[in-house]
Amino acid sequence: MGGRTTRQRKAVTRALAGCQDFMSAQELYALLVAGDHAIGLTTVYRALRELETDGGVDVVRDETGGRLYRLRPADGHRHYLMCRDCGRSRPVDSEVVEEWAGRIAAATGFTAVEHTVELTGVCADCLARTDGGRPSGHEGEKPPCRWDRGPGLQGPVHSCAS
Amino acid sequence: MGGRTTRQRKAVTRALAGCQDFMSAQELYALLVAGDHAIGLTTVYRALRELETDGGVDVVRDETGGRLYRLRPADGHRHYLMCRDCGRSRPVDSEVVEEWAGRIAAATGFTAVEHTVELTGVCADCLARTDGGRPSGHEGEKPPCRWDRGPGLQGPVHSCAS
DNA sequence: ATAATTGCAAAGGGTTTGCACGAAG
DNA sequence: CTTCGTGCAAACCCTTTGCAATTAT
Repeated sequence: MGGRTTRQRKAVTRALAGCQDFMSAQELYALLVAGDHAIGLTTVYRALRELETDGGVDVVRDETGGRLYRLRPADGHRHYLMCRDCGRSRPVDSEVVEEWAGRIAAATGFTAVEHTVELTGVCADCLARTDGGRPSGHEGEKPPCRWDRGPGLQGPVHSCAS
Repeated sequence: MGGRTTRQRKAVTRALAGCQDFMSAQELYALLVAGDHAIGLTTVYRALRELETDGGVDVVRDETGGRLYRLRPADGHRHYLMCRDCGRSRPVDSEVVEEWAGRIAAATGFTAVEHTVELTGVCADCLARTDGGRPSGHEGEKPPCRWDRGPGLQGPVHSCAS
């Protein structure tokens, strides 16, 4: 289950630990490489899949279906509310939903019931940044602050690759 | 918004109407072609995306991230519990979750909050069919009754393509 | 020593796009 | 007529796999 402790796997976990947001395999790869960590894209994919299997990460899918990973808190899996503009995510209290899922399972006779619950929206900051909602007329131009960190990695993300 | 009423679009909607389960674009395409409806795969993709935009279908993603479509009931969107073995799905009562999502939105200052809620499990039939769970030792062989309909389309699905 | 891990390059596979033809309004 | 829709083939792009070299234990 555990597997060997390699430089690469440590780097992936460390990168994840430094990010408070969900990251794709490609993003993590870019981050690592930019941070002078020699690693192959394939290895990143494999490390993440392993982490997923071992329950080390929470996973959501982007609009395209691609997987986004975030280190799972020590106290178990969480659900998140993610900003569609900037990509920042925060865990939300989801007891109600967990219970609901349990009730459904019991009521339907289904076993091994698993649930996927994802919330997305526009955070206050992004709403403000885009002129309060709809005016100005340049809808499609919302600069995704998630990528505002830049292709080169400034801001909070810096700590990911370090 | 509506678009033109073409033979192909009618066929796609009709195929969906005949299916009680979630179907992928490829599946619908296969169904239509097998049912003697001349149509291009591309067209199926486009028709489904349009339906999705117009809110005509509910969408979930399969394990690979691919989209699965199901005609949305007239009274609004629903959430579903789907069997991981046979693929059959049933709408579940999700008021609790809708309310929860609303509360989260209010509490966090996020706007335009959208939610994705999917439940999967193993239905009673499939559980029985696979020897009650784990014995017998041939784990990986669960015959997906979803595909039991066969590559050639027997059973309830027949009505899809008709 | 020995089996797991890495990483490149190539394969894979579902979805989208370019573009000329055809059909709807 | 004029615009929108269609469908083929090619392009995309993320992800996985084959396989020889490398590394942890």
